[in-house]
Parts: sequence; C-alpha cells; structure tokens
Amino acid sequence: MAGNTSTPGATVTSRALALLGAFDEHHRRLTLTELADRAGLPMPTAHRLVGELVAWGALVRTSTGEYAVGRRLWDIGLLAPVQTGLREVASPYLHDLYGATLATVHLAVRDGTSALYVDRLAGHASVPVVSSIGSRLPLHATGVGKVLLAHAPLDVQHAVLADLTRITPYTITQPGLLRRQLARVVRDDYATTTEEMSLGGCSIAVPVRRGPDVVAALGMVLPSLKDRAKLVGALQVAARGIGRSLG
Amino acid sequence: MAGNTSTPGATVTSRALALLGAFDEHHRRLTLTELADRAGLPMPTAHRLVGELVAWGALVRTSTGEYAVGRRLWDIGLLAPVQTGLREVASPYLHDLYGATLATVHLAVRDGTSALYVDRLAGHASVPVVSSIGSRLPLHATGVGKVLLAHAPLDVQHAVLADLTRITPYTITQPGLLRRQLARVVRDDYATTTEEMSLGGCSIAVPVRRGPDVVAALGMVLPSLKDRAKLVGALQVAARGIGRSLG
DNA sequence: CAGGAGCCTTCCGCTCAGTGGAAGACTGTC
DNA sequence: GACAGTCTTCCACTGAGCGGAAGGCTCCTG
Repeated sequence: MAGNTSTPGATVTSRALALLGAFDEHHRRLTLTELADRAGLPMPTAHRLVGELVAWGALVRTSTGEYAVGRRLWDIGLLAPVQTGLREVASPYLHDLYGATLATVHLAVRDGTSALYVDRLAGHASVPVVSSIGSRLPLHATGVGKVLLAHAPLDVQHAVLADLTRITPYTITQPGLLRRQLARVVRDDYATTTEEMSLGGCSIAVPVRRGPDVVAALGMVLPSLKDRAKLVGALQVAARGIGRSLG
Repeated sequence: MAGNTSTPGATVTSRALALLGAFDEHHRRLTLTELADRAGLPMPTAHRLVGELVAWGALVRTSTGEYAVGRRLWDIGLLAPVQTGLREVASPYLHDLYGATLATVHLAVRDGTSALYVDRLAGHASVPVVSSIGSRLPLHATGVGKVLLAHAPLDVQHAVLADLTRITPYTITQPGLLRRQLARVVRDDYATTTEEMSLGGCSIAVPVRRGPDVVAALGMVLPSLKDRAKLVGALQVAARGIGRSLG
C-alpha cells in the first residue's frame, strides 16, 4: 500500500498478522523493537500497526512498556471450534477422572504431526509435566500421541516414523519398535509410555471415538503404571462417555 | 489504500480487525455475507481480507462453507496475560474444590463493570449454569460479582448501582439493598446469591487476595445454601492458597 | 555531567496496495 | 427454467500506507 515499501507484495493484513505471530509460548511479552524484528518489519511500520492493534484490544501495553496479547484476542480465540465442541463436552468427564485418580489428565487432538493439548487438569498431587493447554508435543513420545498416531492416516504415520527425535534416554527412536507398539495400541485400544517424554513420568491413554472415527485422545500421567488395568478402565469409560455426548 | 473507498479514514488493519470482531459468543460461525455485514464492509473487500485471514490461520473455513475462528488465533489468545498468572496458579485449587464438593466452581476477575469468568469447572452432578470461560456476567447478580463489586473502586460501584437490570424475579434491583449487602460482604468476607442470576441456582463466593488487593473472586454454584459454613471455609482455604501462590 | 547506546516516536513525500461497483459463476428452490 | 441467494473474479482509480531520516527520551558508563 505504500510507494516505498521494502517488501512489495506483502499486504497490510499480512504485516499485522505477522505482528500477532511474533508472540509464542516463549515470547509472551515483547518490546516494540523485538516485535518489529520478529515480524520482519521496519520500526515505524511496526509502531503504527501495533498502535492500531492496541487501540482495538488485540494487544495491550504493559506497565513496563512491553506489549502482550490483549484480552479481546483472548475472547475471540476462545470462540475457536477447537474446544467449542470437544472441550466443552469433555470437561465434566475430565473432572470426574481427575476426582477419581488425582493424576494429571489430558485431552489432545492430532494437529498435523503433533499432539495438540486441548485441555489439561493437574492438581497438587500430580506428577509435574511439561504440557499445558495449547501446547504441542510429539506424537511418538506421549501416551495421547501414540493413540492419535496409531489411528492417523498412513502418510502421517510415515512422516512421524521417519523422524523420531530423542527426548529422554527412553524415547523410542526405532521405527520398527514403534510400529509394533502402534499395532498393539490398535489391538488393545490403549497406549502407554514409560519416561519417554520426561523422566519420572509414565502415561496411559485411550482413543475418544465419534462413531467409528478417533477424534481425540484421553490420557493421564502418573509416577508408575502399576494400576494399569483399573486406569485403562476408568479412561475408557470416560472416553465412551465423551464420544456418546459428541452425538 | 484505495481510491474508491466508501469510508475514507478506515485503515486496512481496522477492517481486518472488524472481521475478527464480528465473531462473538452467539456468532461462532458466520457466512461471508454475514461477516461482511457485521464488519460493515462491502462483500468483495470482506472476501479478500477473509481470504488472507484464512491463509494465515486466524480463521478457518468449515466444511459447510462458513467461517469460524481458527486454531492459530486460539493459540495466540491463550498467551494473553489474562490467565497466564492467575489461571495457571489457581487451576489446582479449583480442582481440589471441585473434588471436595462436586459443585460448579468459578474463578472470575472484574473487567470494567462485568465479572469476567477466567476459569470454570463443572461436572455432571453440578447445577446447570449460564457462565462459560471467557463470558461476562453482571456484577450485581452473581456471587463472584458481588465480591468483586464490594472491593471495586467507588466510581465502579456507582456505575453498577445506577443500572441494576433484572434477570430473574429474585435479582436485586434496589440500590440501597445491594449497598447494604456489599457492606456485609466486606464484613463477612463472603457473598451469596439466591436465584438472582438463574432460577434454581444459588452461589457462594469469596475474594482472592494478592497482598491487600482483591485480584479475583472464587465461587461455586449450588442448588441450595444449606452447608454454607462448610463451603465458605473450603472456599477461603482455596482462596488463601491461590493468594499465597501468587506471591 | 558529557557522551553514547538503546529504546521509542513523529514527520512527510512517494507510490502501489487496496478498494468496491459491476459482472459472472455457482448453488439450491419453487 | 426462472429466480433468489450465495460466493468469486475483474479492473481502473487513488489516498492509505510505507519507511528513511530526524528528533526525544531514558539509562548507562567513564
């Protein structure tokens, strides 16, 4: 829109969105300079656009002069269908599970080749875990991930099996081994991990089905897998309940 | 940006944001026509901007051809400081409370003259309630609202007391009566409502303090207030825990 | 306390990105 | 098969947006 643009072809909208995209889990607060830098915009341009975003409420300026994501974007983000159906429906079941076991409970969906954590419950007594709502973790190293992977299209499985990054010494990095595990996940209808994502943490997960389709995975993180049978039972009851409520 | 604009002075960014702002709790899915209408833009303009927003992931097009808020906006919305501190810290305490009582548990902050629900837990056994995460309800008709109002600046109190809309036959609409209740809330350190927001639902709420400041309110919704003393105790223990964790 | 490094903000002339009416395509409905 | 409702594409006109340059402002540091 301007004569002397340094990057002809870039739209105003794309610049504004680049500013929003400059924020991520590790950059929740940014100065104007950082914002301009991360969005690849000259300072004056960033300054003007950021001013508009702040005026609207997409961003806020903190008392320290830094910028953060604003409440209005938070509002609108919550309207995303990511949760509207699934999360809303699953919420009571997650609480039930949490109440019964006091372990960290997770609800995740597959987003490309990652597991996207849609909801998470963690109490005081729970094992500390790395996930948080909205975070993405690899499919091959988490309980919910293995469930989602086992029921994913073949091209996704191939892509994931071709790149098994090691996270802990116990992470499975051999495609053949993981492939056999996935077959077992389909057969037994649940998956487990043992310190594959974080040391000291094990997990169990089951698929959530809407009709015949696996739409999500429900899992929990524990210090050990000793009560496996009981936990799988509890998870499956909750998963069926969620599936039924999804209609 | 354009020669023949119908509304000179409006920036591209403001138009794009207007499109995002077209979504709200009651309009989670919109057709292009509705979007253009609600954003006050001509169809072709809306079409082009929406295309960019979809390409970036701010919006998604559903299988029915309607538009909804996209996953990427959801991601970024979650980074808002609204929850980062408070919600994260409070989460385990809410679960503890839920586990102990199985009632709907709420965490709210004051946003202007409304109570903004930052988190909510509801199980199967709980009374059905209107609130959901991200929703705003009036300060004068909810338990958490009364707590927040009682500790709000005087100008906010005046503004709210001047406009007490009736929601149920039991909603308090007399300023004098509410004023006396607020004094009691400050004295007793908890608030109650009886079918003032929704018929069949009562609530109890207590303030969450960070040092001397009331930063949030913690409440629960129940079919009756019979175990009031015990519930207030549980809420206050949780509220103090949250306050302490906030440092 | 001068000098300087890093921030942020304002200014302003150039120009191309953005605009939206008009027209066309693609549904479903009677 | 006409029609009403959606959505999509086209294109000539132009003012909104661009960003280099310059000016503030706030901390440092010697």
